Amino acid sequence: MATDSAKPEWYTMDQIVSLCKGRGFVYPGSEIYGGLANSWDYGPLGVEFKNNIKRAWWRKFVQESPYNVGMDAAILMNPETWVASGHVGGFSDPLMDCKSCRARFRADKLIEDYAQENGLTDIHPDGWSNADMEAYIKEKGIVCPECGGSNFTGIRKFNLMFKTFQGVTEDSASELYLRPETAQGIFVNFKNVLRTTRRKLPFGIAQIGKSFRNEITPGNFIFRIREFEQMELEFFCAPGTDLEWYAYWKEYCHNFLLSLGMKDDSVRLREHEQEELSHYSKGTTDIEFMFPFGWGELWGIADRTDFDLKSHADHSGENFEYMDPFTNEKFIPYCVEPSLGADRIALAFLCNAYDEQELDGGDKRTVLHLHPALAPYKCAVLPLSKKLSAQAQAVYTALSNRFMVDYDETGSIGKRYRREDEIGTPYCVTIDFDTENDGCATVRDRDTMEQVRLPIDELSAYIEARLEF
RNA sequence: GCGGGUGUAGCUCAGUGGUAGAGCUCCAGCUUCCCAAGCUGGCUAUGUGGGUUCGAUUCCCAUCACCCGCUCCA
Repeated sequence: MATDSAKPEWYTMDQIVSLCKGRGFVYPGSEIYGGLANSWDYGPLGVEFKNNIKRAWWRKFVQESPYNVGMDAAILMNPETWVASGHVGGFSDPLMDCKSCRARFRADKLIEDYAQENGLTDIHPDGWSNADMEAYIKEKGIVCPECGGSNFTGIRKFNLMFKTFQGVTEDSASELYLRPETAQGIFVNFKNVLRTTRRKLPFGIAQIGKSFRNEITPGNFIFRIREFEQMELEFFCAPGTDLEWYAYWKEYCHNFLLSLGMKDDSVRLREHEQEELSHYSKGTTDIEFMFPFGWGELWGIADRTDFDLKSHADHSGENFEYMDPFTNEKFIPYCVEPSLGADRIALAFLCNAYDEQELDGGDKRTVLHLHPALAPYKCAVLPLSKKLSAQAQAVYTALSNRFMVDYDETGSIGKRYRREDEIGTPYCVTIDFDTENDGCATVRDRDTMEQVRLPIDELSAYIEARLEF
């Protein structure tokens, strides 16, 4: 994560967190038992909001895409999957502690730093075994950056995968992992989808689902959590066309964010440097968002070449070759992967929408300028007086047939506007004493605070037209 | 996991080795009726588990959670 001095100063993460807790977007997990570190529960507003985000993504990446289809794979997979994907061997950090000052380091980082300082460009400890790394550190006399000592513990690997057991007895024969990414569920089904949908390249498979990673250091609210939801597309194409598609999806993803109201200067595309790339990747771009804590990765778009399908082909013995019907060539497809964290992007949209306004008279107004498509409630029905409850409830019933509607008749009308502003409700429909006579209600806009008077039977069309993105 | 700090109502904060207090919020009633009005009433708290003590929210220990740094990459 890069940091930047230009990070937003008009609000803090604390303000976002307390709004979320206070209004029912996100609660700390298991709170009555003292909580569980880094677990968060989505409340009534949060689940609507997050569902809206997922729906928007699905619409753009599956429904409206001529190329892509969806699927939903199981979280528990045959453990061989994770051997093939490299997660069992490689998806873990080789950590060692300094016995003198008790600081903890990643062994590969220590070696990389050493190599960089000494101009050793051919040293890449990524693929090394623990023994190799330990030997190298000893041989070169690499010392603790904190205290200068060389009294390290052995390397211990923290496997980032959660383990669980299948079957009633906890014997190791039935040991399973919770998936650390959704992508593998797509790769192992590549042939199934290809056959049953009769697709030709290029085409993609999209999926939304939970993944689990035992992060050593989670944090920043729902930015890095151990149980998180991914929205991934694995897009398959012919070798040689991958860079083209890589550029295509990069732009597509970026446009998706902008179309839902993401501010242009809060988002940036960051191309990974050559040495930052994984060994299998030809290119990776991060779409980053300016969070209150600085730039943070939102969306990783990677050209993964044929690495994944090839690994599974090698490991399973399955043939993943595609027969191109136009050229009669056989090849293993290349894959471009735009991978997005649902919780992360939810946080980004909240931060992006957060606003505190000073009104005439010194009043403060907290507003979430959420795109109507993402807002938990599309509108709120507010009778000016409780004497108008019956009429207001009839309007509520009619509108709730179309989309999520809030109803509120307690407190002054001004107070109710503020409550709706704070949760991002884009439209407030006010039923007043004229409604019975003229059949009209006042629609108040969250952002402009302007009001228009509309016939009640035109309300749903008026609001639905504004849900487009 | 390591180092530093914090833990009292939904929120922000008082306070005391002996009955826990305010403001805001919320709820109900009256009133008002298009941007947090007023009046009246009401709900709600010492993170958890031990110990010292006649008695602990206060002192001690442990534990848990949160915040700040080291570690990440969706």
